[in-house]
Amino acid sequence: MDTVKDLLSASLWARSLNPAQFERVVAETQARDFPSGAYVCRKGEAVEHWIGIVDGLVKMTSLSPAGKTTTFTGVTSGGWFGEGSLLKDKTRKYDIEALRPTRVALMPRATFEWLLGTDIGFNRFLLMQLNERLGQFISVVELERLMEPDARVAGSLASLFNPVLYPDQATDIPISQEEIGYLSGVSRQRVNQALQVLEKAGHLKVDYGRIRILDLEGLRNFGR
DNA sequence: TCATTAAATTGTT
DNA sequence: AACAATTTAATGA
Repeated sequence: MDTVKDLLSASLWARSLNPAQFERVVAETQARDFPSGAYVCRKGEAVEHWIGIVDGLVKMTSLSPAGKTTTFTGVTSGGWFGEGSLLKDKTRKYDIEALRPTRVALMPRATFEWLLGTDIGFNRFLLMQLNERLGQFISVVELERLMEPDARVAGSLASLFNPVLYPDQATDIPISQEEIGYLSGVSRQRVNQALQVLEKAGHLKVDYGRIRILDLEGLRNFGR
């Protein structure tokens, strides 16, 4: 995907809009590019946009007062985030950092609230997305408390390819093993071992700085 | 287009 | 955490 229009075309909620509504959203939503390593937004900032990933990969992180960083989840192409802060807190609760060059779409609060107030399809989409996220986080807790490292890595990768949250995601993501470690809460060395196991099992292919998914269901169910 | 070099990533201990 | 090996991207001939 290259443009905001591409992202909207791939987004389920935008398909139920009539042409005039669609054009209004396109006109009011702006694209912005971030280099790898840049912060798309910071914790504590006022939330003025709902944000979609046109192309790229970001992670949600939080920095503790003691200076430790933890990664909650990654968001890939086709995904939208920030509706929680937009609806509730009005300030960003997490840092969002680009893991590689990333183009985002910024939908102003006013546009978001207009859709929320007028379009049933949009509301249905938000319900579905919130529900899917809840399932994702429940899965994270389960993986973290019950599963051994191979399964945690498998589960974390599978969540990056969630077809409901990230409809445009290809079978292929450029991501280093170090970042997979942050996402799954496992050391880089252990990620390396896990990836070799998963590759032998035929669930994925390991390339330099890149993971290709061969069997998403296999990954999702690994270790269960 | 090819060779060189620096930087990033990987595999292993 | 440290190390060597490998791959990529950038640079310039």
